[in-house]
Amino acid sequence: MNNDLLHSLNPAQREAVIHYQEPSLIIAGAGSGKTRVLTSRIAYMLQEGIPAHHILALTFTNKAAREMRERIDGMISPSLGRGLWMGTFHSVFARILRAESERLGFPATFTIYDASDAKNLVKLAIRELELDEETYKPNNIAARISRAKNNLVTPEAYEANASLQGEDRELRIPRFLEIYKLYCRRCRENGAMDFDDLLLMTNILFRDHPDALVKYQEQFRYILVDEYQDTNFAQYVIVRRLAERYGNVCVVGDDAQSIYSFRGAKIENILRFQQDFPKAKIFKLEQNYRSTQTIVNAANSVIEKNQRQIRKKSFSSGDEGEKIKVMKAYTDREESALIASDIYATVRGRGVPYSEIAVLYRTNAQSRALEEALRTRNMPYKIYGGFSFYQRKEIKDLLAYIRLVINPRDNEAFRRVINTPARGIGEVTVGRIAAAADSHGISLWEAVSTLDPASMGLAGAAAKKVASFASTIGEMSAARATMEAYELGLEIATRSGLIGTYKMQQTPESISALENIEELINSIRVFAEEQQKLTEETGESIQASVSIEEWMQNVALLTDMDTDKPEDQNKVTLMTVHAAKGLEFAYVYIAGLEENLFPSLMSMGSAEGLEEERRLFYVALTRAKTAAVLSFAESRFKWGEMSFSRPSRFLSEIDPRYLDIAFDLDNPAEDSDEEIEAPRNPYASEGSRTGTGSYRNSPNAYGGSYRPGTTYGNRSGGTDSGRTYTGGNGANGYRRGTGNYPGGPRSAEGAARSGYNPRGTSYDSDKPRTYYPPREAEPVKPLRPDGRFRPMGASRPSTTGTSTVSQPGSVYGSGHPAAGSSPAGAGATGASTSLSASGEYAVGMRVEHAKFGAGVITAIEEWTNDIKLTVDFGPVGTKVLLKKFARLRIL
DNA sequence: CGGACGAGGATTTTT
DNA sequence: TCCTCGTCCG
Repeated sequence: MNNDLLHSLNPAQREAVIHYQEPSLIIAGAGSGKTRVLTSRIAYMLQEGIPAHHILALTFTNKAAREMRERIDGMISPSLGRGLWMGTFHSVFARILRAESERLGFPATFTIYDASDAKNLVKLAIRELELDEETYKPNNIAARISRAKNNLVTPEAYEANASLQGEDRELRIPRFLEIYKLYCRRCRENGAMDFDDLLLMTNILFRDHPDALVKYQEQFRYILVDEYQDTNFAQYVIVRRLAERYGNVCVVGDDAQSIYSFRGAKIENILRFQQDFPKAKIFKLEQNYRSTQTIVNAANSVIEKNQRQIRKKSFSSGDEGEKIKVMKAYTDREESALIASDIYATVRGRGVPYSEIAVLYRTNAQSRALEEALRTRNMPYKIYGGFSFYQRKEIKDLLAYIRLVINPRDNEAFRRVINTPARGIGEVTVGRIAAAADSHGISLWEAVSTLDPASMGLAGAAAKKVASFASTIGEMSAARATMEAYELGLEIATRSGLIGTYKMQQTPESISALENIEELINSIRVFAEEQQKLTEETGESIQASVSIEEWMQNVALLTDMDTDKPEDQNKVTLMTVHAAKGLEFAYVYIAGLEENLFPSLMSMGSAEGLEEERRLFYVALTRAKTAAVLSFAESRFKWGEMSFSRPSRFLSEIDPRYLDIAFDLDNPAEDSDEEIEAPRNPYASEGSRTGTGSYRNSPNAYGGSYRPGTTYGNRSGGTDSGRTYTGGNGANGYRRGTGNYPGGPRSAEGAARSGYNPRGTSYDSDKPRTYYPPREAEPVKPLRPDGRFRPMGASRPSTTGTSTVSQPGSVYGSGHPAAGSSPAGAGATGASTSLSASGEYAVGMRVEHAKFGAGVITAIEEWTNDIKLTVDFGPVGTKVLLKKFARLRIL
């Protein structure tokens, strides 16, 4: 048995498995058998007699956790693995927090707020403080709060930190701290934690309750962390603290695949692991078992361009494989058509199952065109991400009811459902309830269930409706004790009126909503059955039934990645590159390889941002086992307008030896199979075309900071950056797609099911979806027609990269080993530009542009890392420019 | 109070 | 283009 385990491993892998008694850093290149090593190591430990309950394995997705568990179960006798703690950071620590909630002043039934709940609460806080939502943009504020929490900066720590507050003043959001405080207070009152709290509160628990820390240190004597390169500061500190006692921590990761800095992940965590654990053994897994040599070498040739990395030589001893095909299209729709045709050819010609094919893209918005193309060809597909099951209105509504029943303090849930479906309880009434609740210091629910209606100023119809609502919720809450989870869920869906309302409507949307509700309720039953089975197997406590609370806890941390439906077996997978991390497919298509899309415009302000995009591309490419196909479109619809772009620099960065390409990347339009040089967008010829590829000749053109006034390659005018071309001739100048598409496989399983499929939608071909006809591009609308200057909120020059959020005043104060050394602002998310930097321009100012000549600024708006200027150049037209690139001269 | 309608904003990536 | 928010009227 033991032998079997180690036998199938290569020497490097074997070493990494057997040294489980020492802190270990496993650098695992893409496809190097990382999961295999991790699971083998755990299985090996179990076989060596380490009790399962002493092992904690942390992953980033539920899916990864589940897969690892399955694999471990396949390696050893299942009884050995009983009691093993394996899950995502969030789910594991949510579980611990439930057990310890009282110490932190939260109910054990605390609600977990997702990103949109959090944003709503932020918005409420801003309104309550009577702040301007233009200045204090809920999204920015929420991002800043999230950042603070990820860096363990509580409101108190924030208050004690002068530099952070100085930053706020610079960002023109001086009252940020008040919002942060109020937000946290509301969370607490509501008995709720957001995603970031799960990590922050865990840290607070360990900081303030040494006995709790010791308890878990004793429990988790062996800690394994997957995807360590994507841990953020809060996660890092948790791991460190827990590992302090026994020092048996094993982290696995690949710095080349660090792609979550926007979420606070610190690539430094992995880069400095050796300093944190000086006794650590380092194992490098460099042999790629997944991909062909061509793919591995191509990926290496790109990632080499990055400065910051742990050097390692990833190699494949597999087949050389075929070259990477690059496809060019004129529009996004044509690109999708090409991909669909190519997939069809692959499936037909090589007998590849759909399930071995994935189409990856940078942004969710790109999925539409692809879906369309696949659907019209009757090709089965599933799509992950984007609009997930749990974000649908009907689901959020029903979940809010359940939340309220479980946790009556949850005011957000209360507000959401009190008048959903409409039952004639309006804003005024809710306002009165809120006022009464406030003055009594109780929750909204307590107010309606205990206070006298008249005392709240309610009378007549309103009072009656409120009373009826209150009694409904009350009854369901009481039913919790006696009713089975599934029954209760159904009861809630019914008595809330949600089912009835949708049933009455009989529209396609309402039918789909009903199906979704049904799906959700069914998932309670499924969950209950699974749990039942689990308890029977493990022989733990025999529970009569599974409570709806347990299900709810589980559901709050689920994403649509987390379930594979059986009917999704043989389908093409559509997902973002981020979502594809850790997966592999025989054939991988990467769509939208265009400048400003991949790499994303948002990332390009800084060298770090660009390097992260490059890692992202590396991740995308290394998902492929047999072959990869890359594509780009010269124009695509963005915000309902046609915009033009040139091929991604990543295409040129691939060593051309590995490419199968039928045209010149520097001049994609001039390729030979084009009979007629179609009339194109007039600007394209000066911007996209002459400028194309010039960055290759000017080493300093990117990677550094862009400063206005600096010579910047010969991309004069920065025409490629963020400008939406006006006018043009829309689609009519373009040769439409090639036209000869295969009819598409008839049967497949496309037509089988109808409607929405939670966690991974799959639409059927007969379901109509929007079709975008080619159309004339319209002139760009000025961003601010009124020309009003918008005060800057958050948006900092990411080139500076000095965020102080992570620095001082962490919950551990300066005494904690990690606090002082916390890496400074690798994150490019959130934060901001100071007004002074942007204040040089004003509406009405006359400016000169190198290419367009003289113009007048008609609008100024902040943009994530920059300032968006709308300039009227008179005869040349109105342009939208990014300040960073525009290099305007003030006249 | 609630539905209908129109204007304006939005898009990186997610546990 | 799509979605959300605000306004207006029944």
